[in-house]
Amino acid sequence: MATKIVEPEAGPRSKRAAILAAAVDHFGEAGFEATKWSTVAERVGIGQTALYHYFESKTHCLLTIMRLELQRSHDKFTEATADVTDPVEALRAAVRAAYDVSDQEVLQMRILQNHMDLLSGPRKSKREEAERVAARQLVQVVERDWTNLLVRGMSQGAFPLRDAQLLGASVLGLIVSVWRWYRPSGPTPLSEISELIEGACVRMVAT
Amino acid sequence: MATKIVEPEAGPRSKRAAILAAAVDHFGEAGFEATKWSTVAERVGIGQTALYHYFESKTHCLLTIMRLELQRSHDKFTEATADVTDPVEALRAAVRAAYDVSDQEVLQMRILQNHMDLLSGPRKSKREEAERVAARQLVQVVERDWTNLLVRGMSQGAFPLRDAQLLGASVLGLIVSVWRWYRPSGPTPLSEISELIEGACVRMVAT
DNA sequence: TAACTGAATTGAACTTGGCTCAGGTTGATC
DNA sequence: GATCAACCTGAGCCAAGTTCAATTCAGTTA
Repeated sequence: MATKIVEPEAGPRSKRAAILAAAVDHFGEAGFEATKWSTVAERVGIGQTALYHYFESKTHCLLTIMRLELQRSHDKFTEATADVTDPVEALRAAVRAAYDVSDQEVLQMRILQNHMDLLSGPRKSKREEAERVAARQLVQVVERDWTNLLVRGMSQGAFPLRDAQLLGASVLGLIVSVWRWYRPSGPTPLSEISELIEGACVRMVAT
Repeated sequence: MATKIVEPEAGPRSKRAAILAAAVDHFGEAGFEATKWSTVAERVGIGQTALYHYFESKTHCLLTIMRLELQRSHDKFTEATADVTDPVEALRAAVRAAYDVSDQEVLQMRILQNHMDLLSGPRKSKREEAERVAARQLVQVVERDWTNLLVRGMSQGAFPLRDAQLLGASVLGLIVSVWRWYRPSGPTPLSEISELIEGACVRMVAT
C-alpha cells in the first residue's frame, strides 16, 4: 500500500538536483503558474525539452518538491521530539523545529502551502499520481505526528482533554499559516514569530 | 488612493451573477487551474467568448470572487462585533461569525485561501490589477479588524500585552486554515469546529 | 581503437486552452 | 420602426506545455 518513492540515484551528469533547486527558487518567488517551465531550463543551462528527461511534467516537478518538503518536515519533527518526555516541552520543541529552517526551505514551505489543493484530486499520469499519493500520505503522517503529541499530553494529564485530531489540525494550521506571508527580507524576524507561535500553541493546548 | 470598485449594475439580461455562481462552484470543487473557462460558459448556457463581455479574463473572474468574499468577511466581522463591548465576548462573536457561512461561502473561502498568492504580484491588464489592488486592500482591512480587536482588549486589560499585529495575523491564520480541509460533506460539522476554534482563540489571546 | 550502450540533450512539430476580432442579434426607448 | 447599447457568436490566433525522432556524450566492452 505505502508505495515508497524510490529516489532516482544521481548519475554523475544528472541535473536533477539543479533543476529542483532552480524550480524551488522560481516557483517560490514568482509562483508556480507565473513561472515558465522554459525559464527553469534556461537557469539550469539546458533546453526546455531536456527537463522531460528528469520530470514527466512541470506539475510532476512541483509535486516532487512538495513531497520532499513534507518528508523533511516529518523528519525534523521526529528528530526534535524524540527524546523529550515532558509533553509541554515536546510541544515547544516541535514548534521551534518547525521554524528552524533555511531560506530555501522557507520557499519550499511556501510552495507546499500554496498548492496543497493539488493533493486532493487524482492525476492523469503515472509518476505524477505516485508523487501525489506519496505526498498525501506524508500529510497524514505529519498530522498524526501532532495528534499523537497531543494525545500523549492529554493522557498524561498535562493537557486538558479535547478532540486531539481537530486540535492537532488547528495547531498545525496555525503554524504553517505563517509561510503564506513571511518573507526573510520582511520586518519580522523568524525568531520573533517562532516565540510568539510557541507561546500561542502552548496556551491553546495546555490551558 | 482607495479606488473603490464600482459594481457593474446588473442589466436585466446580465448573466454576470450566474457566471460568478458557476465559477465559484467549479473553481471551488475542481480548482481554478483544473477548471476550463469554457466549462463555466457551458454551465451558464452561453458560448465561451460571451464570458469576455463580463470579465476581462478567467483570472479577472477569480480575483472578483476573491474580492467579493473579502468584502463579505469584513462586513460580517463588523456586524458581529459592532455592539459588543466586552473584548472576550467580541472575540468570541467574531470567531462565530467567521464560521457562520453557507456552503457557497465555504467554496468562496476555499478559493480565496488557495489563491492568496495571486495578490502579491502586479497584473498585466487594467481591470485585473484594479481587482487585485482592491482585494489586497481588503486583506489589510480584515487584518486591521482583528488587530484592533486585540489592541482594544489589551488596552482594557482584558488581554495580556503582546505584539497585536503578529498575534492578530496568527489568529486570523488559525481561523482560515480550516477552509483548506473542511468539507460540508465531511465527518466534522462546522459547529464543532467553530466551538473548538473559538475556545482556542480565547485561550491564545486572553490567557 | 572500434564498436556498443544507456543517459542526456535537442529542434521541430503538436496540443490545449485562454483569448481576440469582426461582426451579428436582442430588446428597451423614443 | 429606428436607434443604440448591451449582449452574443464563429473563426481563428497565440503562448506555453508537451511529444517525438534523431543526435551527442561518457563510460564500457572487445
